[in-house]
Amino acid sequence: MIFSSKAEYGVRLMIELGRQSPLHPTSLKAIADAEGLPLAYLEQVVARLRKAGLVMSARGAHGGYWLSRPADQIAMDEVVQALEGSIAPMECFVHDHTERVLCSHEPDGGRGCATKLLWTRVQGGIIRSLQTTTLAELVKFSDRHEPASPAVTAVTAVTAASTAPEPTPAT
Amino acid sequence: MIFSSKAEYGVRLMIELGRQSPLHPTSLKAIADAEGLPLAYLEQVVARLRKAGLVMSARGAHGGYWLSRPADQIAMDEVVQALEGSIAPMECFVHDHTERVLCSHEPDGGRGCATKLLWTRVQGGIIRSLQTTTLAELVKFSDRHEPASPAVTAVTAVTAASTAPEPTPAT
DNA sequence: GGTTAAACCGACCCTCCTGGTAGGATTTAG
DNA sequence: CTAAATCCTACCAGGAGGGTCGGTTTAACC
Repeated sequence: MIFSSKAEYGVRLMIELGRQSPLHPTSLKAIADAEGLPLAYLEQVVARLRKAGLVMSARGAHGGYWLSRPADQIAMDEVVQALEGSIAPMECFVHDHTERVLCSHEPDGGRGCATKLLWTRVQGGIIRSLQTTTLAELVKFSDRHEPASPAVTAVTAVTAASTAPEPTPAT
Repeated sequence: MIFSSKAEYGVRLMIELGRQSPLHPTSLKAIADAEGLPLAYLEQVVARLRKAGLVMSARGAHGGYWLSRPADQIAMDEVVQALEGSIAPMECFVHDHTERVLCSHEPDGGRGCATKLLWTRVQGGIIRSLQTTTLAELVKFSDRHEPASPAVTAVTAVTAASTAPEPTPAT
């Protein structure tokens, strides 16, 4: 498989956040329930998104997560990269400095192996397709196909934007 | 990682066959030695290529393998597909009929999940980049950069990846 | 202030796949 | 007949993927 379940879960999580109002945080529990995903595992996933600056969080009661930017300004290559660590078609692509066994005949000389040409093109194809897809597109798509989403509405409505942690919707 | 070492080894094997005259078979041993790969493992790899009809073989002494078609008529998506089994960005793409846990919320209803839209695009990007690369290209590329090949200057070696029609985004 | 809901953190575990080996059986040129 | 090769099946070790658990901190509400 090309991408791990972290990518799947993380993208779903981002979509779910994109469906919510950015004015109040959404708890992981709500997302886990809505998507049928294990909460404890989602914590790990969302941690990557947070470290990448894609989501922000508020701790404590009525805390949760929200997108740090409007969904139409989030390209999916950023998201997937954050979740997967790197978008590398082959082992030797991960770090330029740590050439591994697979590229055994590469470091010994300046020439690049022919396979690298191939993997470079593939990587380009992947990244381009991710770059040209925004989170907003996916959110819109999921809206069109969602029969109904009663999922997350209950928990959050209380304090609304009173002390909401400033999602900074500038622009 | 996106592709396994089977893909790397198999592509190298195909390139090596492409460099040889198709008139006489090339033994796996020769390829294993040339590329520094374990022979026993290459057997498994080449078996996939043979079953896919990409290479043909002759048993017995002086046996070996050769391309079943000219290298310029072999697109790399066929090769990679044969080696990897399928080019699927996510679990649920492998077989349409065996939807797995990851797509838990998909089978229940006609709607497709939004992530599937994303993975479909990614898959398209990958396959397109593979389809537009022929084995002959890689053979030619490896010829230009092979120090062992006579009468070719090594001057252009490093930047030659720029001959790829695909831009190579930084990671 | 206490309770409760949440993020946060790190260690742990288990299964499956990958990469690779071992040992043979079969074919065929010389 | 023998050597060189393909072919085939089983096996194995390690690591990563997917997931759990327990606990600590933070903050809102009563």
